[in-house]
Amino acid sequence: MEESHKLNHSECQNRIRPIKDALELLSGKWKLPIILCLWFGDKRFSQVSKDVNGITDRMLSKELRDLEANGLVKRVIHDSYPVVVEYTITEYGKTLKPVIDALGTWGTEHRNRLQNEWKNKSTHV
Amino acid sequence: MEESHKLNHSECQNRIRPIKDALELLSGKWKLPIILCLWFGDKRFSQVSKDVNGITDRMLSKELRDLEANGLVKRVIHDSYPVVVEYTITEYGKTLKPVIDALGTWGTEHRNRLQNEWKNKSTHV
DNA sequence: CAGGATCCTTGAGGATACTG
DNA sequence: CAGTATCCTCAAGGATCCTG
Repeated sequence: MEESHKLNHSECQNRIRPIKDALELLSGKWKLPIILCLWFGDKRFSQVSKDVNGITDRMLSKELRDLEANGLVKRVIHDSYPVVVEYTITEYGKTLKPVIDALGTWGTEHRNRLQNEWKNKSTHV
Repeated sequence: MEESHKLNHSECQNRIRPIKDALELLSGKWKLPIILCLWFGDKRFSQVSKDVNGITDRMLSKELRDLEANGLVKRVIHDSYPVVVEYTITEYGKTLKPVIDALGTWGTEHRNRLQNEWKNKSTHV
């Protein structure tokens, strides 16, 4: 019994560690939405700002720098005139696809579930 | 061009919304680690506290209540003597499997990537 | 053992204004 | 347009003590 507890415990640790690692990088309201938004094509600051609804310039600026520092997003300066700055998702950023897909699917189902809940509630009243 | 931007914009919104929904529920340092830890079997408060490393009693208590309120985790009171309280993951909680798997896999690869980075760095010195 | 109560710190995030 | 600077708020989270 002691043994099985210990095994369970270390197995837990091993599985939880990578989750914590990922969370450390991706947690917060904006990182994943920003990345997902860039999935639909390279975008300029103002366009990302529109597409990721509700984010402030300050947060967007900060999060983009963060994501760039972690190699998930790249800042590209086109030396045209006028100068155009675009953000693009990196190959490494694209490895997040399974995460985003899974989260998106679950989020959709969760939303449906909530809607059914208050639908039933109002029916039962 | 205007049209394609608009299409892209609304498509973005549609994909981002569920992600935000999911994040609202799951974000923070502890929710997913706790859920994952319960995957390995029903556990008592103190055991979760040990398995999810670094969490304080206060946070664990709060997060468990949160998760229970959202139907992801269930609190089970065995009326034995002495009374035993156990936490168990619900069927709904189990629907998070793809999310946890994806995040775990990515986290593992991310950690490997970081290790290779400083390995190369020290080699090149 | 299983937490609740209380107090405190810190950082995420928001609002507004400003600049090259 | 693409941000930075400043100031502010609030909630996440931590530390400590206490109880049935």
